[in-house]
Amino acid sequence: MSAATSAPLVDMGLSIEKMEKVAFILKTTAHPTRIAIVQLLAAHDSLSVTDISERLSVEQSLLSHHLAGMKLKGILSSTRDGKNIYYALKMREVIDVIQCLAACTFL
Amino acid sequence: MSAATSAPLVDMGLSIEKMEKVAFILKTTAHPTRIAIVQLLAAHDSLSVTDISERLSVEQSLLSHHLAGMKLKGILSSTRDGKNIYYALKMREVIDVIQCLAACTFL
DNA sequence: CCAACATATGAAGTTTTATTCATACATTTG
DNA sequence: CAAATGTATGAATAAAACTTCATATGTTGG
Repeated sequence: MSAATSAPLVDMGLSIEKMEKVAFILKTTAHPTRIAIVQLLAAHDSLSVTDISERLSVEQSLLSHHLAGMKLKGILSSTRDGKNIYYALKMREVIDVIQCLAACTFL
Repeated sequence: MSAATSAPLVDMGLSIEKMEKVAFILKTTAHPTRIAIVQLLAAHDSLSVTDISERLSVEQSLLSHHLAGMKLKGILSSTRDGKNIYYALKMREVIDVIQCLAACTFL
């Protein structure tokens, strides 16, 4: 969380602060499992941890860590309903980000 | 480079392979300095290492490492002209990716 | 209340990335 | 060709991120 955190580099559209925020979100998304989570929640409104875990065949604890991180960074939200906790996509912009790159034919 | 690299998780638009590629590009972009580089090259066609180094006030060697990585991953291209090496944005899609997130008012 | 289920958390270990520093390589100029 | 300039590279370290595992917490049904 510190780097070019002190230089001019102005003159572009984005401020240093904004670049750091963008980098932060990108980093939070930059992982196959997390991209899969976004894809899943882009199509489902909300899913329980078990749902996601089964669909992606990712172990519960690991998934929880991913979900917690994404929630912490504002990408997801969660609500409990009985024993289950349902996660939903809060920052829907990340869908576009992924779509944008996914559309690259050369990938 | 290995994770959910072996599960079903199909049914979404993106294949596992594609998700990994997208994650790969996102990871390569997810850094304030590299975002600044993209911004700069989005507005300039091509710039020498010294140009970039001065504008972003990032030390030469460190910058070189960033540039090399981005080039390796196909985001940038470079050509030598005399003493200088000019870098340019090859994968222009990353501009949109950044713009997309940068547009988020809540960031 | 207890057992069972769903999810979270935290520590430890491992792997990746970032940064620095010293130095090497390439090109031009005098 | 030597010196100067511009850039790359590699080793070493530091810092993050990822994964696993053991265990804790919350919730419901009996």
